[in-house]
Order: sequence, then structure tokens, then C-alpha cells
Amino acid sequence: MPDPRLDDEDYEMLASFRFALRRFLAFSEAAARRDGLTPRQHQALLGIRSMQQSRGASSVADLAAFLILQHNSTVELVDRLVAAGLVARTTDPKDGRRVLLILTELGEKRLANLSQAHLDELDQIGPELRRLLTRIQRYRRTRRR
Amino acid sequence: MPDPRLDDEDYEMLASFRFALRRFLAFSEAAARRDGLTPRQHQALLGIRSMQQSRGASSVADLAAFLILQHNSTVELVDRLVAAGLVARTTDPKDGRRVLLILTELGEKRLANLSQAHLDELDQIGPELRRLLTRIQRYRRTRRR
DNA sequence: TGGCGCTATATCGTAATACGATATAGTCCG
DNA sequence: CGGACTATATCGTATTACGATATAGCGCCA
Repeated sequence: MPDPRLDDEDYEMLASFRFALRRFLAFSEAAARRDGLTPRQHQALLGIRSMQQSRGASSVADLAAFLILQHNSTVELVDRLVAAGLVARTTDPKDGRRVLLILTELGEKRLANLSQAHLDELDQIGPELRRLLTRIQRYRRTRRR
Repeated sequence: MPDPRLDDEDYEMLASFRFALRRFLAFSEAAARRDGLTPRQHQALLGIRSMQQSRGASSVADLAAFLILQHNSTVELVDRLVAAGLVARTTDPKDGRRVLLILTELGEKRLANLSQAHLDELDQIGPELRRLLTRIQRYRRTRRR
């Protein structure tokens, strides 16, 4: 069992870190909604796009793993993405059980727009997140010895 | 309007960063649930605890600001925290409208346990998050010139 | 090669929770 | 002391993730 004693600074650091994280996520959520997407839909587009590069295409199960969601929840999310015209389903020619997901032109466009906004935001908030992470690590190291 | 062109690496970096973030949040969520708390409840305890230090106590509105939630949602969250015996409500003696929140002994205990686990987890995942953030910043700088 | 176990996706009912709209209580100042 | 303002609380609603279950396709081996 690790030493359970925590001091005020531990709590303060954790709180600051989580607050910064939430501010980033709140930005992300607001940006997505401004474009008519839910946050999950945005993340799904990003996952599909990046897996398109790294492994040719994304199946529903791949997407579930990327989003850390259950398979059935992912199916429902894909339903909504297809209904919104952001993603298309195609069955894998090599394996009829698998459904491969591809971005529509609209999906590409929305994702590009959002990704640009996120990179800009990370320019702002990224350094603070890094600072907080570094501070936590440093403080822990000093206390461990 | 910023240059909207994004390349594969931009998407890959964003996807990796968000995936790392989700893994951390999934860890956090699982740790909270293992202790019988929802993720929000855990974050609320952390916020209340850290505001106790920084400004004496947390009101409902303070907590809402920390969690980036609407006031009414926060009231409902506090209802659940009180029902679970983790937090107690006390009206501010200086302003009868305000409700000050304090952790019960059980709340303190749960938070201490969870915070320890989170610091340990950040030892693991923190460096990767920092690396990804640095990579994004560096890549952007090289492309901007 | 036919059937059986396995994997992948889909369906459906349920529960949790954040929100908007609205109500109530307390404060403060002209 | 009344009215505007602030803080908290209540309630109905919508979204969405999940568990349990169903269906379809694949591959192996007796």
C-alpha cells in the first residue's frame, strides 16, 4: 500500500489539472456543437480519419476501441453519423461481417474545420497543460525521497 | 481566415492526443466507480476540497464554475453527494442565500484514496501526454514558417 | 463439406444525468 | 420598505451509453 498522505498542494495540483482539462473539453464540445455535431460525433470523425491513414479503414470495432465505447453504443453513434450525412457504411469486401466506415465529403469538411480550431486552441491551452503535468511530476519526485 | 490545409500528421497527432486523454479519463472513471462514485461526484469532491483551501469554502456556484456545469445541474449533483453521505450542506452565516459545501469524513477518505490513485496514474500517462502536446506544438511551428 | 463455435454488427428496453424553464428565498440599496 | 438582483431549488424533457439479446458471416475440422 502506497503512503496515502496527501497534502494541500496535491489536491490543488490535481484540481488545476482537471479544471484545465475540462476547459479544453468544454471548448471542444462548444466548437463541435457550433458545427452541428455532438462531441462524440466529432471524435468519431477524427478516429475514422486517422485510422483511414494508419490501417486503410476503420471498422465499427476499431472505432469502439478508439473511443473507448462498447460496440453497441458505437453502432448507435454510427447510425447517427450516417443519418447526419457525415459517414458512410460499406461492408468489407474481404469479410462480410465487418462494416468499414468512411467520411463523406461533408464529414471531411466538418472535421477539417474543427481540427483547425482545435490546433489553434491547443496553441493556447497546451502549454498550460504541459506546465501542470510537469509540476505534478516534479512535486511528486521531491516528496518521494 | 487561417490556412485550412491539414495533413495526415495533423489528424494523427490530434487523434493520438485525444485517445491518450480518453484513456486517462477512462481510468479515472473506472477508479471512481470502483469506489462507488460517479466521475462527476469525484470531480466535485476534488473541487470542494481544493476550494476549501484556496477560498475557505465552496458554494454551489463555485462548484458549478469549477465543473463547468449549469447551476441547476450542480444542485442536483450536490443532492446526490449529500444522499451518498459524501458532502454536507451548510448555509453561509454571512449570506443566507449561499450554501457552503464541506466534505464529510467519508468524502475526505474517498477523495484521498482516489487522488492517490490518480497521482500514480499520472506518473504513468503524464509523460506521454506531455510528449504528445510538445509534438503538436513543434510540428505546428515547423509548418508555420 | 456440413455443422459448430467464434467474431462482428445490430436491436431494444432501461437508466443516468445535464439542461431549460421556472419557482422560491435572501440581500442590498435608494 | 419595496423592488431589483443574486443564489439555490424543482420539475419535465431529451440525449445517450449500456446490458441483454438477436442475426449474419467466417473458418476450421471430423
